[in-house]
Amino acid sequence: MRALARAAGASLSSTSYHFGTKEALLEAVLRRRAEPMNALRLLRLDEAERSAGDVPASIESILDAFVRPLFEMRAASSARGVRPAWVAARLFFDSAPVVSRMASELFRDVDARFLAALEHSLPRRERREIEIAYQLTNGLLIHFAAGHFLRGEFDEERGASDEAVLSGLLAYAGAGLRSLEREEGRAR
Amino acid sequence: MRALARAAGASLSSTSYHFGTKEALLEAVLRRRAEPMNALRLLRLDEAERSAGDVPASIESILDAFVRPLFEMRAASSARGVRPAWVAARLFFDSAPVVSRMASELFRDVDARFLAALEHSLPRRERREIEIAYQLTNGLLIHFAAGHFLRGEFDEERGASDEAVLSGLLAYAGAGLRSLEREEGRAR
DNA sequence: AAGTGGTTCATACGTACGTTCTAGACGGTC
DNA sequence: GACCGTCTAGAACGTACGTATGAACCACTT
Repeated sequence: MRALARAAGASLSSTSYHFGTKEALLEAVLRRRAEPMNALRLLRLDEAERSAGDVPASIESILDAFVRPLFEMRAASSARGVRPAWVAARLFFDSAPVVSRMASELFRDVDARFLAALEHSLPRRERREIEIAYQLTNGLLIHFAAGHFLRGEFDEERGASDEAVLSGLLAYAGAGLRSLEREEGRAR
Repeated sequence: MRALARAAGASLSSTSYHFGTKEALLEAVLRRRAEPMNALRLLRLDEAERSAGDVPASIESILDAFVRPLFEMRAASSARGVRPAWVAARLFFDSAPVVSRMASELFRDVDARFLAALEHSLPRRERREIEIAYQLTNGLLIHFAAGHFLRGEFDEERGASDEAVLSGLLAYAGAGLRSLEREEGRAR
């Protein structure tokens, strides 16, 4: 809290005044980033489904709606020298009940909407399998958000790297999700 | 440190005596889990390459050698009520330099060996693309190790769930890696 | 029996942290 | 010009943490 106050050019007590507790400040920070991103995701998913017409949206378009907003917001804030996604990724792995409660609340709508879209596009598969694949895609995204690519090696050429990683991630996750529609039975 | 000492039935000072600092204890814990797992991974990769004969090992067999040891060790320690992989996953997202230094040291050999194997099996692709796909696979595994499946919903039926997640993960990552050999150019 | 090296323990120390308290500064309204 | 809600600043409090210290203990040798 002292470091945050100092970085904000304010005094330590101001944090208590404006946010109350450290936990509330954390929630405000996460909310400020997660809510616009998730709103953008839902918007893009709506567009994808609308432009698909009567047939279900393609896996690729659903995936794009899910993934691209994070990259865009990351690029925007990264230009200002901030990396909020890192904090989010870090917190995803926190065991504190308050964090998991916040995560499940912040992402409830997105989870539900995208799971429904995937279920619609993959009518052959069971709900459970789709949930697993969805969570795996989330894992890819979190891993990227944490900047965890070859243990910091990419850090200096981040601008170019983000593009390569985005296309790599889209290809990887697209194939991963598409694997659900190709096989008949459960994977070996 | 106090909580660890209490859980171990020892006194606080014993931790200092045996490990020195907290950091050294952390390193010992991680090393104890990571080194056997990585040794097993390398062994399995050797077997896969040996049984493949003259042609490169298949993507699936490389992936299996990479993924399955974590599941096996996780299942073994999970039966005793321990979840060391959770700690590892948590630490992967820590920014402390000591943690990233340890991670890069503990996984250097495995990274090098598996990247070489993938490069051998995917001669068409550039090194960079393979590195990205490898890191994405790592992300999937870390995400799983953290037990992050639908935000705790799977926790009660872990035994059955691990099987489903393992097969889902193998299918997903297998397709993701295989996508590198199907396309000619870079992904859209 | 005394000594010795290795090990355990209770306690203390210094520091860092989140929060609280109290006084004061600023800007608008009567 | 006094009044008041909003906001900020500095200092203090209580607690938790990692580590250091010194005394006790135990098995074993001589």
